[in-house]
Amino acid sequence: MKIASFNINGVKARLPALLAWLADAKPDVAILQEIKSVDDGFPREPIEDLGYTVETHGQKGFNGVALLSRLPLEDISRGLPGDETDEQARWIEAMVMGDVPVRVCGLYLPNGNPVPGPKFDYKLGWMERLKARGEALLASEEIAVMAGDYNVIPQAEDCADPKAWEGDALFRPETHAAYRRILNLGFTDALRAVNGTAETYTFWDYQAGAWERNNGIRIDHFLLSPQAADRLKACEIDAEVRGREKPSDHVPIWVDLDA
DNA sequence: ATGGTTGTTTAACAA
Repeated sequence: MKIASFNINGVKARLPALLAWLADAKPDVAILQEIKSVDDGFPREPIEDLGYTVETHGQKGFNGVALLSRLPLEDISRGLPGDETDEQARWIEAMVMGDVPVRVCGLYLPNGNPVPGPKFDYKLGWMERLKARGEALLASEEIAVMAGDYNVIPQAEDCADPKAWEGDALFRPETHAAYRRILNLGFTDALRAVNGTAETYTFWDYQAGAWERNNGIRIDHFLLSPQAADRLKACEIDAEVRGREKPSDHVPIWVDLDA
């Protein structure tokens, strides 16, 4: 089962690029972030025409996540548990019914800048709730993945210029500690499991020629439960997508599971 | 070098 994650930075602006990538990469499941659309505004039909079921959790203007699947979905749920007052659309999950059922969770973790301030507090609170959801998933012993735009640069080797990120919400010590607490529950960072510490990024800013200079960061991650990690066959980043016409500032990352 | 770009929505905000 090939599962991909792609922060598309606006589904309306990205639709041609999204359709071209789907037709080319052919993931069984695609998790999208930053659809920046309400559910009713999401262009379902051209995606359904490629054979995908479409489930969205949208919001006006910003945020918004979606699940696209060529396999049946069950037990779909929207919104990260743990705070009834949280209005932001950053989480969608479902059971993907392939030969073996796989729990797929798509997430768009808050950016958190500027630091300090309410946005950083919201980020850290959201990460605590993510940890709680992760604990429950591990207790279920399901084949489970939590994937998406984490807005976390895990370590210095995950960015081209670590000095430039000092103090940023994506690289703060508090952010690193919260991310490690989640990993240390027993999740596997799929990309690092297959390629060690090789330099590899998932985001290049639109500004200052970041792509041309390979001034990137690795912030889109697949975290796997032990049952999913045991079935990991491949994890790759489709970096060349960043060089295409009218690209997102993120590129797709995907895993292939023996499932 | 304290800039620069893009998307959503129309003056900012978010990233």
